[in-house]
Amino acid sequence: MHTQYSPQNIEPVIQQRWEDQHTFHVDENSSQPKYYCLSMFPYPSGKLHMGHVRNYTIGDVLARFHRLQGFHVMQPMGWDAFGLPAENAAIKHGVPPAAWTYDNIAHMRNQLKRLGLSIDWQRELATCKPDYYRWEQWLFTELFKKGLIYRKSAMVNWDPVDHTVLANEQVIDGRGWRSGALIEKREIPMYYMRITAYAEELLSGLDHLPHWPEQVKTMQRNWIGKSHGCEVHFPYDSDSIGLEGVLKVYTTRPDTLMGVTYVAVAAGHPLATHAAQQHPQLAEFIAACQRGSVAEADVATQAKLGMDTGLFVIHPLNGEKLPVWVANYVLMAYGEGAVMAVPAHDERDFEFAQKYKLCVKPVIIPGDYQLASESLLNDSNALFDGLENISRPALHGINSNQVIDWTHGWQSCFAERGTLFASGVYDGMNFDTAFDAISNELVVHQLGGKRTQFRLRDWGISRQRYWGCPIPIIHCEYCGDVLVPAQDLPVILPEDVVVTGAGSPLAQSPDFYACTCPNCGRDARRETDTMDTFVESSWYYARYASHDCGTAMLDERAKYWLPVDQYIGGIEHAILHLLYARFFHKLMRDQGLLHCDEPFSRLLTQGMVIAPTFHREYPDGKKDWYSPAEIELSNDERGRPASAVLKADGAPVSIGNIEKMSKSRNNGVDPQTLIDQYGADTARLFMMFAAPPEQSLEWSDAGVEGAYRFLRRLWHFCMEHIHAGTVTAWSFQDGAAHTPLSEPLKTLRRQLHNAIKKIGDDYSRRQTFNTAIASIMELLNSLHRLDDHSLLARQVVQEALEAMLIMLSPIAPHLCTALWPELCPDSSLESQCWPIIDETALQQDTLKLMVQVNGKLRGEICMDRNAVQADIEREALAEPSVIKHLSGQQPKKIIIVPGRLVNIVL
RNA sequence: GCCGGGAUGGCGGAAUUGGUAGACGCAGCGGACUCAAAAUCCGCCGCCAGCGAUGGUGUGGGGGUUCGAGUCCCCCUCCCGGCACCA
Repeated sequence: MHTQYSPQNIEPVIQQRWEDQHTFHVDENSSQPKYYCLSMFPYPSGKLHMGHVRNYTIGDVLARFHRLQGFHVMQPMGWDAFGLPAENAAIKHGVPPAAWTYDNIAHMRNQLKRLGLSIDWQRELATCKPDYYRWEQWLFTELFKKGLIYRKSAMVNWDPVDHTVLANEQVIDGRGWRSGALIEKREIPMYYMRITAYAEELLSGLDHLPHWPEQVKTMQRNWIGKSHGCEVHFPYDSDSIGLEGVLKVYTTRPDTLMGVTYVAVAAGHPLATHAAQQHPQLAEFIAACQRGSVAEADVATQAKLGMDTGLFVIHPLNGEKLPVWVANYVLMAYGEGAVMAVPAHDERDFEFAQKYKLCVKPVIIPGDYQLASESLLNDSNALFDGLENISRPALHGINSNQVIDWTHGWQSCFAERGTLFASGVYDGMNFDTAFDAISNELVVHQLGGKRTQFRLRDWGISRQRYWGCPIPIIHCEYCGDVLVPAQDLPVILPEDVVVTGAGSPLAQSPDFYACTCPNCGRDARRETDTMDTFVESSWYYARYASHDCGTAMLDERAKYWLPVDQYIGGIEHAILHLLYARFFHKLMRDQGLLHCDEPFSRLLTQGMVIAPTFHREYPDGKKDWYSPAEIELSNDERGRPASAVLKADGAPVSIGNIEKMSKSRNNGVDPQTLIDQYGADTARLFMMFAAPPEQSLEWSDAGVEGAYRFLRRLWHFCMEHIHAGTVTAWSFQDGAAHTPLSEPLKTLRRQLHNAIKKIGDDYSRRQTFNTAIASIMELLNSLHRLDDHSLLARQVVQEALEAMLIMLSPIAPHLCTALWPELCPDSSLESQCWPIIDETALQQDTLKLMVQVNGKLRGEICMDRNAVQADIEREALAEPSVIKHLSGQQPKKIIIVPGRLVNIVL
């Protein structure tokens, strides 16, 4: 064995042995409890980036730790192989998406293997292969039969120059990323999955996931957005509208109904379309609203604009005529596409009313306020006509002297629940009473009533793209939408196409779309849309269990392995991917394929690895993004990046935000250099040491030397110990007969067994690997300081080194595997289990207590473990620095925190 | 805009249940070894004042609760993620 630590020599040998001996292959026959450890599979973008290294190292650490704990561990890997970047690469470099994807997979698989992950590679899958996606198509047909998939139209980003639908990501400042054309919203037909049918279960299921991060559950709850409110119908004013009917709105604040001063509808609302027929200016405004991207973030941040339709509706309770406005902040996709506006009690409505001089009518007195005087109560019954006239009513704080009214701009308390006034028979009611009374009254008039609403919308899965799973539908002029029969599946995606970026290649390939109707046999047209790639990633975790099953989507093995015991992936997937996967799990369960209700028992959401971005912007709005590797940075005097130039041409580039490493921003850092230079163990150790897994991490390779130095120090210390001759570890389980240990050896053993306890907790409950590593480093520092070469001391060192190698092996498996047989001849690390804690080694006879005076640290005392309160107080008061700070005063109180500190209060 | 997070020395981070702020590591400084350098080993290292003993101050900013706050509460600033067609 080498005296020098040489990862380049040992790592490939050990990896080859794992591969030859199928060390990590698992089946379903084991007496040990199963542990399914899964990391989110990667998109094969071309190269691994640091986010991948972090994700897969965390997964591997947990997998290896659980093997040491006696679990039967399955850790698979695969490829989320469909998606937009393959088409982008095809447009840019002329390579077919399939070839590009398979090349990337081959390269990234090698990179993953070089990291030494304990993966069962026989289960590898790629979602772009027909033997994977055929089952997705099969499930689609089953769900379609059940009515869980249906067709309706949806708004998309339309590029009028390239005649193509763009992803939100491809719309930059309202323009197409390639053409630079102004983007329009356009309505096209799509297939939808009825996720709302499972909204209630997806919500309540979160309460049964105790090992999911609270923040993820909160985000999903808010996303599903269950709310209790009222549907309110505003009858049409037939004089202005010329039609009979009602305008439906949904509100969570029926208590403010008497404060409604106008209603606002989305630009796509039928009433808006109706009004625009007589109103060219309005038609122009609606057209303007149709420009720009469909992304909610864009819609919600644009300036609030609106226009009066000239139409009126009737207030359902007091009969007043209310103007109908078209507003760009009302979303057609949410609720009824129309809102009742209560400017006095809703911030957005208030802002809109201010801008367009609409009435503000306060009807709620917030909890901490009362009306400033009785007389104002009567005056306030009038509608305030525009902002100038809303000086009343004024509110007076109950617990403060603050007087506020609506002329001073928006106050957040206006949106709070409170007591109704200026609301006729409802005056004086609180929120709950008013809610019931008003909704009952609406029911009586058949103009609405209580309703529970979800924010969650059905999932549109059609994509007008090539590189995805074909939707198994045939459109027949006579039979309508016909499912592709099971025996004709899979509908295979042709791999030899030319991608231009203008329109879908499938819609231009008669070889693909020309077919006959399975029902009537006449000529028909195959659906050319493909599925959202989130569909593939919603069920891959289950397919790993039945990876080679050719007769069904899943088999009995899935029931053995599922649910996934530990799922690890980026926090950016907190909502969409994790919600869709939970949804699919329930769909597969209801199809009889699975027994459990949730796919992932425990979830670790890894923080993102972020890095600076560099780009150049062109006059037409297009941007080129450059990799950090192509950039030369110069720093200012404080060491912050000041300017950047492209190495290739020496000309400046703009420094952008620090963002998650991604293909689209081109700011990923390739870990290959790190692995080539220092080895996989150092790369893994450094990644785990840099920060706890859940925290986001700005990439920097400063400190990687330190990780390497530690492994080398450990190697050398072991080698020196081994060369001095073989000893057996000091074992507390041998029973009595031990020579008593010296104080330094006792201290060392106390530190060791405290560390075993702490590191076990760090790996399992806390999942903080940085602190586990720090503890092992501290142990090595202590071993270095130990100046005792007696046999007894060498036995204690042997005990410590064995435990340290086992405890470090999940993080640096190659080094530990290589050293183990040297340290313990005729034995292998693979057959070891987690070290056992010697409780007697943890005992301490004396304890150090910190002494504070008025909460400030003034000294410390050493006390016997069993010291009583009076002894501690006496000892603390006798401390010289305490006497000094008491300066003769009598303490008022002495607080003792057992085993920690004494606080003397003056 | 809405939802969810985050902010601690020059840097990454630690402090697990309200109880010694800065573990562990990086960088830096000083020393040993060396012809020299690298590597290695030993020591110092929040900021201010002081020769020192020591004292003051300090966890993004402002307020509060408490004997005691990085940790709990209220307000604010900046940064990161998500917002349904990036994955």
